[in-house]
Amino acid sequence: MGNTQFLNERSLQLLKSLVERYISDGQPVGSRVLSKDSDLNLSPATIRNVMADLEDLGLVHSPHTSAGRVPTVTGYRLFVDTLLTVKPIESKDLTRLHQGLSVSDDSSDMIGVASRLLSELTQMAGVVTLPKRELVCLRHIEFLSLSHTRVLVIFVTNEQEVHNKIIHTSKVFSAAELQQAANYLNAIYSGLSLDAVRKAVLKELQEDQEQMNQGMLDAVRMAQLAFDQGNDKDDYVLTGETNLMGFSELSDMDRLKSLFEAFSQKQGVIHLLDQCMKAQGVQIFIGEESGYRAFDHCSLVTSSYSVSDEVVGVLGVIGPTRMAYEKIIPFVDITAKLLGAALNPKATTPL
Amino acid sequence: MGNTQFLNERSLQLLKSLVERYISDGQPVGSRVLSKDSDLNLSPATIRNVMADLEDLGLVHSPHTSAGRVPTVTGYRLFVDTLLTVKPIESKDLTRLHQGLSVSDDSSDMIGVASRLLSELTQMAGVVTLPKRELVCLRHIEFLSLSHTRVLVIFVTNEQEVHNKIIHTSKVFSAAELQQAANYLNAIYSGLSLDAVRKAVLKELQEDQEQMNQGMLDAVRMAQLAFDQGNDKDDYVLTGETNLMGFSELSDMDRLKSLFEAFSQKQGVIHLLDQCMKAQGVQIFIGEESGYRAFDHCSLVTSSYSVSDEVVGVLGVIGPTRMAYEKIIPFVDITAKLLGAALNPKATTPL
DNA sequence: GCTGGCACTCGCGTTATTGGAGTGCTAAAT
DNA sequence: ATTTAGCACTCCAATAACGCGAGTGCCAGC
Repeated sequence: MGNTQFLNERSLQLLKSLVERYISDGQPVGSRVLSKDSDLNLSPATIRNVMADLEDLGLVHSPHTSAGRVPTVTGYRLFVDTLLTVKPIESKDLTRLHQGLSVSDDSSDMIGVASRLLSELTQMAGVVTLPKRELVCLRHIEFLSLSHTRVLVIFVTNEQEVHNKIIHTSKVFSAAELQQAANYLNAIYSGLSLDAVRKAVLKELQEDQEQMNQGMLDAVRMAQLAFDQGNDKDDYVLTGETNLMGFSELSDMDRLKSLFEAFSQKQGVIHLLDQCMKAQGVQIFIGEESGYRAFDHCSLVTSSYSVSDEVVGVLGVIGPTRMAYEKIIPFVDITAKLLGAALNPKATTPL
Repeated sequence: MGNTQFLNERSLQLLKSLVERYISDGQPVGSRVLSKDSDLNLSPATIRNVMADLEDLGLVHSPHTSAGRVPTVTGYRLFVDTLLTVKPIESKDLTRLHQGLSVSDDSSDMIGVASRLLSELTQMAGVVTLPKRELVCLRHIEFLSLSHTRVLVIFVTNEQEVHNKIIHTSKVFSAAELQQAANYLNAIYSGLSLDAVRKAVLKELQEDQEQMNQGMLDAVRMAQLAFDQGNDKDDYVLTGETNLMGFSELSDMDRLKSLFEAFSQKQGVIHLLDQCMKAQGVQIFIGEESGYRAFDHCSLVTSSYSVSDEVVGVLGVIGPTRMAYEKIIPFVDITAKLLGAALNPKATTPL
């Protein structure tokens, strides 16, 4: 594994051709095809020499002596980082995206639609995280008594999503009391992000208790229960998993099984996607880079999406390492932007 | 394919042994093993004669000349219908079920828990349909204005589940008007099943219009939109799909793929499960019996579950045709009963 | 430094070969 | 009439042998 700086233009050119060829064919590419493929006029023998160098640098790898070369993870990395020429998104795909992600009533539908579009148009798996709860604004809160001390909390957020949770209060409240509490909370917290509400509630309970009357105190205590930390179960919508079953790199049942298990455990995937949220724009994990065994033979192309300039979630495509990065990358990028735009709560008058 | 009535006791006994053996071993069973397995003391040669008869009747089948016999779908059917001796559920499984399905706050959690228990304890896939909306009682309805004529409808049902939908009204309502409408609807419809509400709403609009004031009319019209037919998207929770990837009968990638595609399309599965809801108690589809190609090599053991003596949903286990029916059947049965009991809305005082 | 040539390696698909498991049939035994 | 033992036969599955084609590495010459 030497320093890739030492590589001359020609070697890079050849690496690029090799990766492109391997991506389209799926078979180890030999010196002969590479000689015809690249427009530099070089004999197979010369190419073999270059290949030996690339192999020393750990950029390509031979499955066995008499096979062609296959890019390694590092090879792919170099390719996507510096060699890749992105292809503009196909216009029919673009129109599909536009018509699919036109602004609609229901924002939770939208997440599903986005995921389905990602998987359909790429023929791989599409994934979209639900907008991060903490970053989303509270629009309205409501309490409903169920029985005894069990109270159903319903709150609506910015993106017109409805969440609900059952809490146990310390005393029995009447419908009127609950109404009053909700009114109070709506008046002071509406418009703040859930995270901000959580902080404000804590502050009130610690500092401002003496200046509050009993009704206010009850209200804030209920809010505390409702916006409890454990509340925000991160989640995502994954579609088109079955598309992955066609790829030869996942034809091994054990691999496939662990991948699908990872999907249904959600834990690991969520963690991985969370990492992508920190970075603006498109982010790529190639093969083992993700650090999750189940993803060893997969790549993940993601982009965060934002609502009113605030990153709220991540979306992306999962496929075999051998995927058409030059098409997928711009595609994911644009889908993220369109989803963000579609989720933007325009023309929503205050309640 | 003759008449199975002609079968004598001994043949049935042998068929039973054969099925049991095949279920536990997974390999075609020959005359020799069957001779030792069954306690009737018969030589392999005799057994071979019987097998030839069973084959003529279409109950067993030979993969090729020099292999043992394997039960056909009809063979399995006869087995589960008349030969099978159910094994009592294991006590450790029973306790797991009890602790998992103890009455909890959140009934939508419960569905997930039930599904997970089914898949974990059977090592196959578990499926539970959400309680049928129409059969569930309305507890409370609430309107929230979003913008212009867009109104968010929130309603709580019997099982303490919260549903929501955005409707477009014909005119702009103030918060007070919405509150009033909700109060009116709660007063007259609360406690009725959603189906009954839908019918009542229609009736009111057709017959009793003249005796209603404008506010009442508005309320009922909104209710109509809210409980619109298209509203109830049936759905189910499926878990443990990955367990299915271990079975040899599903090691074929194409089969597996179409099965998983059926799972994610949901359509077919829903239809299949709906059929099971009509029948009380345990119902079984073996292999092609289901009529869905994707399920050709699977069996489905289901049972409907009821809340307060009313069938509201279905739950079951999906696995290879070669499954331990004698254990799965009582297991599914009991799980359905426990889920029904856990969902029973006891001690819920009216709102 | 590039190229042509050549020997070498390796994997893959085809074909033979063998062993074992299990059947169907027939003739004898019960 | 039913059951059983014996035997020839069939077929699969595993193994080995073989040839082919693709591709490499290296060397010598340009």
